[in-house]
Amino acid sequence: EKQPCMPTHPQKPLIIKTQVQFTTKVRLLVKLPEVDYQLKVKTTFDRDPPPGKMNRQFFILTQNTKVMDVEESSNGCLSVEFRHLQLKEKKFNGTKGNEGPLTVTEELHMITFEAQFTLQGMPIDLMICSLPLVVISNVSQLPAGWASVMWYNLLTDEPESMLFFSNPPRATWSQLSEVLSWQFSSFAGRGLNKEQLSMLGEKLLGQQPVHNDCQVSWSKFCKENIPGKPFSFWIWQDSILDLIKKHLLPVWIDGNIMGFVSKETERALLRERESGTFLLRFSESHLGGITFTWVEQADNGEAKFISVEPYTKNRLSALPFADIIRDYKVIADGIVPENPLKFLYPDIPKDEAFGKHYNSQQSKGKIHIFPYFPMSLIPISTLPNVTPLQCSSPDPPMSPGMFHVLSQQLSPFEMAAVSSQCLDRGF
Amino acid sequence: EKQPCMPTHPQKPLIIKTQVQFTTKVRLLVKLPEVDYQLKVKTTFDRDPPPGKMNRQFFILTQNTKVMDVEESSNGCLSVEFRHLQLKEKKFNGTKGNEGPLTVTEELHMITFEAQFTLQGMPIDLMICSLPLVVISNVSQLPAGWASVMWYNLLTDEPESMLFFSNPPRATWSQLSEVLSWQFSSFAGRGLNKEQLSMLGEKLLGQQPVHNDCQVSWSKFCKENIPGKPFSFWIWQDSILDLIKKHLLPVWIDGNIMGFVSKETERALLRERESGTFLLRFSESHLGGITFTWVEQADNGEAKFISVEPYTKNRLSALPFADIIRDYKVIADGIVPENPLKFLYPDIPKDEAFGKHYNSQQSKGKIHIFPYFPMSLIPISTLPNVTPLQCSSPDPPMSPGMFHVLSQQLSPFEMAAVSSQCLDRGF
DNA sequence: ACAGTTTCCCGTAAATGC
DNA sequence: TGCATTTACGGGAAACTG
Repeated sequence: EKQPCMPTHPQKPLIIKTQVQFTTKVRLLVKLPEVDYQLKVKTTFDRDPPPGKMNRQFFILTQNTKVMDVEESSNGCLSVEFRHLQLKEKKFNGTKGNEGPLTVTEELHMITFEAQFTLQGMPIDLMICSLPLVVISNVSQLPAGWASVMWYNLLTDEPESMLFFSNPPRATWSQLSEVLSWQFSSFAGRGLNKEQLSMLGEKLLGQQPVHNDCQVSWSKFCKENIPGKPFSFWIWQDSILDLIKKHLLPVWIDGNIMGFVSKETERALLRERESGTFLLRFSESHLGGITFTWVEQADNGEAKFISVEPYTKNRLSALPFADIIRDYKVIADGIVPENPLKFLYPDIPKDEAFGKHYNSQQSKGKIHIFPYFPMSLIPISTLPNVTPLQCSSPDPPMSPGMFHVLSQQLSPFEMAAVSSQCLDRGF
Repeated sequence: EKQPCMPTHPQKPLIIKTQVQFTTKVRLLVKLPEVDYQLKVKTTFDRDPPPGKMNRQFFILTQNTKVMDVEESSNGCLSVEFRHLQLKEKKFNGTKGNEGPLTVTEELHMITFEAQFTLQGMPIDLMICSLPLVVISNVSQLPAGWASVMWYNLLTDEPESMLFFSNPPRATWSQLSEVLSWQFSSFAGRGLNKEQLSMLGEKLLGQQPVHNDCQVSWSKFCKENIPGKPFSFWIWQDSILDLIKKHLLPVWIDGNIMGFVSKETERALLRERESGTFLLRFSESHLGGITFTWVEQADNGEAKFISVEPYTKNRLSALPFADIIRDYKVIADGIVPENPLKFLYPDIPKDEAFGKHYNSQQSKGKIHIFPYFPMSLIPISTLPNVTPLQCSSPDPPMSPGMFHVLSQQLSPFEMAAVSSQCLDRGF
């Protein structure tokens, strides 16, 4: 019914947006014997900016010192949580010698925690820093920022410089495909299967055969546009993940969206299938679009493949995708409208695949809210006549594997879960 | 195509939202002979709070003094414009003795401008204040705030107390109907005609005959809910104005929306009309809804009146209203879908009335964005069988009059146009 | 508990900086 | 001038607060 602004920006740790509050937490892992006095922790942002390149620098606007307290949930160790922190940029009147083509989302920042105490008369300084953070000023920068966080954590074992992206290492396709699948599994409840990943690999690496040890550069992954398109590979796939999260979640989780499949493969798959067999594919030409393609076997043995103009989030918020599939009709002028979608590839009856996600609407329930006629929207294609394309060879689908979360093992000390919501850190 | 967040909150002067910048301007109407030195103006918010009741108080966060300058556009008089002003609430640790049931949108505030200069050795103080202002913290308070501004300016001749709404005067229906029409004329390009106003009058005053000198209380106008409804009269009509501004503007301006018409009158009008005659009516039960009702003359001489479930902004942003009228179909099960809308009351062929607002879409233009089928949405009602209602007696429509802007004459000195955008004031 | 009010913050648009 | 980045702020929802 209504779907204006769904919950966005879920757990994307290590990205902080200016003007938006964030939270951070430090835990003292070592138990200090005789600390009955107040242990004060100070939080500093960009305490030790990297030498050379002069990036943006931020500071914490709000109160940045607090006393540690015994943590209840855990086994009584000390911890402190800073809430409602906010960042503001330090303004330099001097030259902002921004050499190097680092974008703001490639800039790495850091939070430093400091504390002092006296042990047996000896003053001891504690200090620890967070994993590198990315600071953005608008959610439009979130995808790029998240790519940086992932690339860093994927490819760093030892603490790297804040200048990581001055010369970022390459990733192997093996590493990358795991991350890509993990993304979908983690944010949309279902990862990517071999076929989907292989399509993505070809898209990223070009026509060359895709091996696990193919190298992918940071630039190719996230900075360069896909040839002939006005967006990069990462932005493209992220727009799709977003579309899934907002409009396709249950259908995606059911595994009924093949999605990442080239037009060639699509045709090869549908070629020999019964008329009305269709599959769902993400648009490669526009951000965040999904279309369906069905096959019609003509009497002369030739197969026609027909795709509908991709649905974007605007369209899908007017009408849920499952309902579109249920109600879709083609009106070839004068002829009685008909729904050409019959079987989800390979041969699952449409209602069996999507039935449970149909919205009640029309033919069910509240038919008679007297005195009004109910109203619903029907997706149709009106057309005078159409031309088809052709085919190649088939290929079966496969179930996706489960992938484990990556980011956890990459930090020294205890894991730093940082986000606009929470940054958690242990000494 | 896309219609996510249209330009909202247009010129509603005298309402200031916290956290949002506003602008104010003062002009020195008197020409000072020998003022070649800097004439500094200071702006203060809530400088002299009313005694007694302890309301919220605000202050100007940003710089509040500025030097007057010769105005270019005007004939060289001095003026100064404060931009990027922002309000913050003064917090009192003491008791906020909020006696009296004044809501925040009934609280009146004021900006004071002060300047000093020396004329022939004599120090002279200038001071002037703005018209009363309403301070809100969220756009959701804008309609209520705007009602206050209008009520005040409608009913005040001499500078009234800031406590105006402690005991607000009544308005006559004559005054009120003029304001209501002015609203529509000013924000939606077309005012209200006699019939529309008379329906509104009945709604506001109950069944009693509506005369120009009927009295309407502030409470009835804006605070009490309409009997049986969870919203007040003002909120209801404002939701409709908003719907028009965002989704019905051209159709409204053309005068093809009767809109404010009771169900009884509606039926009386349609009773004797040809089958397929319809009119457009705003929902009285839900905020911001519009429906169409058409008549079907049965063979036995009985008229059926059928209304569609009201369209709200969510629906209308999926499909423009004119297209809904063009494409609307009823599918009474099994029967070939048909558009029951033929003539706009009294007898204007549908396409003649709405044709120029049809969206190109489907049957025109970009039919073949190969390789995709174009897609569009069709509004339909699916139903098994329906029951009609009945009728009373006819009543012709009438063209709306032009109404002049109210707010201009109400201030002493030069008009104070205040808004989140601009507050303009003369000494 | 609850209603009136404010704060939070995404997402689009506009403004700004370089 | 164009692109990168930030700011502005409407609108929905959550948080606050008496």
